[in-house]
Amino acid sequence: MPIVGQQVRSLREQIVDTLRSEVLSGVWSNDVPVREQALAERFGVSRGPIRDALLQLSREGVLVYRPNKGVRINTPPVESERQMLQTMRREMETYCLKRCLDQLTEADDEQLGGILAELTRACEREDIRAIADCDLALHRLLVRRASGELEAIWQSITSRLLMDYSRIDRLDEIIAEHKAIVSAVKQRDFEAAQKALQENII
Amino acid sequence: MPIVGQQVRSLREQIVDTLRSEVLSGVWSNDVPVREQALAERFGVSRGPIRDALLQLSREGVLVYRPNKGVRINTPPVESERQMLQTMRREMETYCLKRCLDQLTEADDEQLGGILAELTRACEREDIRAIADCDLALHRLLVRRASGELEAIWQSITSRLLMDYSRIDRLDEIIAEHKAIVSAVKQRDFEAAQKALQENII
DNA sequence: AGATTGTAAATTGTTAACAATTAACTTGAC
DNA sequence: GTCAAGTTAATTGTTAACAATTTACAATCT
Repeated sequence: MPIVGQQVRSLREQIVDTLRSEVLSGVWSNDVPVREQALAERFGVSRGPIRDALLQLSREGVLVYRPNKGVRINTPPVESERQMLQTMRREMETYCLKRCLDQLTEADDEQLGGILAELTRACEREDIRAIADCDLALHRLLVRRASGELEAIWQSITSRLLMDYSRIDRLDEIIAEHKAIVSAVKQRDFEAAQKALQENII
Repeated sequence: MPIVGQQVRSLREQIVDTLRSEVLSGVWSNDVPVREQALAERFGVSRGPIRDALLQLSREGVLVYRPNKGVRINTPPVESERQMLQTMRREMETYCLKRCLDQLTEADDEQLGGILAELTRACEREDIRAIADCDLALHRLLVRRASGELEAIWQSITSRLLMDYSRIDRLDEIIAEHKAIVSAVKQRDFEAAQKALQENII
């Protein structure tokens, strides 16, 4: 799955990406506790990198860490908190869009198109996991191109918002909205792209 | 320094707090590389917890992590990015203020007063490090009381904003602004407290 | 039976040694 | 003298063993 062009990712980052994707797409049960040893065996590494990954996902709001008791899956934010986070996400993505739009390359356009195609296929086969991955990858690309610095904050906000990904049933809307974003971005039309972004982040 | 009432903090968190405080108050030089072994000896622990702390501070934007090359002190955000982060910080703290104001206890009021007193003393002796610590502690208290979930995001935003703490020369303004915040909060006056917060976050 | 204490197993936290990678230095050719 | 390749040292990445803590379970007492 060629989501986003990427240099060498460390072991920890690979594990983080995999686990985040699984939690956000609802693969994990809330009741079953997360055990470091089990994950270590699954990924074929020792507990060290696993621990790093779990700590990072805890800072990110996907998991909750309690000293000497390991981690569990976090609960979604309350409604008022959710709205505030949405406002922040819109603010941040609007800024990133404005900042990256002129300096996007044709390679970036191609990548956006690729993600969009992948998203479409994922919707057709109703693959929740792939849909969420593509959705995130598309927005993440714009954030990265604007500022690698902001990616961590963006991810923390977005992960929390996705802790209940209830829109997943409106598959046609998801495709249409992202088509609108990619189309406007490819035309370097800031106003249209911003409008499309705002309508997507709800 | 009784900054904020706190349960047991893990080794990693203690190290993170210490290192963050030092970097943000300008104690460290940008040129000198950060070595895990040296820090481990200083804190009297092994490299494990040090590594955890450095990774967290990298996610937070205080340090920059490069695989196999360790970490270095981050550079301040560019001006436009800074403004956007300020907007997000205002949005978040306003929300937290609204959410926590009714449920603050007398103990919280006392703690706010204590931090304010400590801040005043720190300004009198022009102790940059203590000033930054108290400044953060005061805002952090309001964030925590609203939602422990948001603290990590708030810290990431605020740490980046403080990477160039250039206001540190306006000591009298710092005291006055925080007095206004604490005063309004103690009176449970949301409008006044919000106004004071907005004027402090510049 | 229900509560309580003691014991064993399981789990996380920390450490130190080892592997892999990078940086610094030396040597040699031109 | 300068550049290059090779070698050594320093540093980070990973692992496995050990320590500390928590949980689960059984035995005991009321």
